[in-house]
Amino acid sequence: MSQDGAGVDLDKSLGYLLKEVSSALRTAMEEVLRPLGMNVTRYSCLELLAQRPGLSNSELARGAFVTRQSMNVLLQALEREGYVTRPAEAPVGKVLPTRLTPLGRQSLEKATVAVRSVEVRMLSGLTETEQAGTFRNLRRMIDSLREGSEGS
Amino acid sequence: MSQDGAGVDLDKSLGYLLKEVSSALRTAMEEVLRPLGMNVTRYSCLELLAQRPGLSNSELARGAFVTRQSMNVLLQALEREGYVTRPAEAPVGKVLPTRLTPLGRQSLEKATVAVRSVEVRMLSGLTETEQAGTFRNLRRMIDSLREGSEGS
DNA sequence: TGACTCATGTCAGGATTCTGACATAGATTG
DNA sequence: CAATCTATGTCAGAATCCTGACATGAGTCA
Repeated sequence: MSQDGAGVDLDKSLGYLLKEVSSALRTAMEEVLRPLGMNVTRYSCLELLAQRPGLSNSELARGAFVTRQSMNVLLQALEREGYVTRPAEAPVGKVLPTRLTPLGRQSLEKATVAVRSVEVRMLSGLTETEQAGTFRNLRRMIDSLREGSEGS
Repeated sequence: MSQDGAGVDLDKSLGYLLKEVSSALRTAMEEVLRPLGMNVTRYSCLELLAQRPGLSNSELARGAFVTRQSMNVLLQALEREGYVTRPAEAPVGKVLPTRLTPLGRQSLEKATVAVRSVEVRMLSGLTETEQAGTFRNLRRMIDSLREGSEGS
């Protein structure tokens, strides 16, 4: 049924290909994360906290590409399960700095191994130079997209 | 608050960058599509039908990276609004081949212009050679990811 | 021919996410 | 110092999407 006969235009669209890669990567990550009782958003949140301790809810949301509201319910779950801690009262302003607990750090380690294996597999067909070039080009694309629609 | 001081590891992850580009691209597309009363999934569906007329619900779902169920409700809406047509009964098997109406084709044309402008902007900082190289590398990544987790 | 497998369309239910809105704290500006 | 603006955390509601399940039709194979 899936005859990719005529070379259609979508096959030449970088935007479509980007979505394809992103989708495949997410699927692969979910697969290796599921046995660990984790998903991509959870992992992203933990990884962000490991690299930048004390991040606020809003900052975590931006880093994981979800809304503040969604990240908040995730953080409540992570806090309830003992993976992260937040002070009961904001030390300054309304920002509640979040930190990983030893349990959270331990859980993240396993997940990081799994995720890294996926990324290694994804890049297995590319040389170091090709990886660097792709990285640079993707970064340029982001910059071009952002400068086009500056909100304020 | 957003001090990107220490060069953290996420800044070097191609997977994270991929998600960043994909997110920025989707946001940009939604922005230019909204004034036309359309969204990315709708556009993807119409574009797929323009390039491969007669596609089934399941095939459209795979092409737009959603489930059959989600695509079905979208198709019902598109059919109700007169953008696509489906035979009342399946000519063969259970597959209902979907086709664009003149109205659907007309609506797609405007959307295509808008979307293409976004893609052009995204690629404005890259030479033809760099675009081709990125395309080739992304395709390799997909292949590597897929061969890792072959279902059956 | 009959059993088996696979894919499709569809229904119901639940889970997840987002949009909209509010009060509050800090920064900015006159 | 007072007014304004921006950003944060949070609440409620709605919209979206997915998971699970079912019956049906086509292809395969003994």
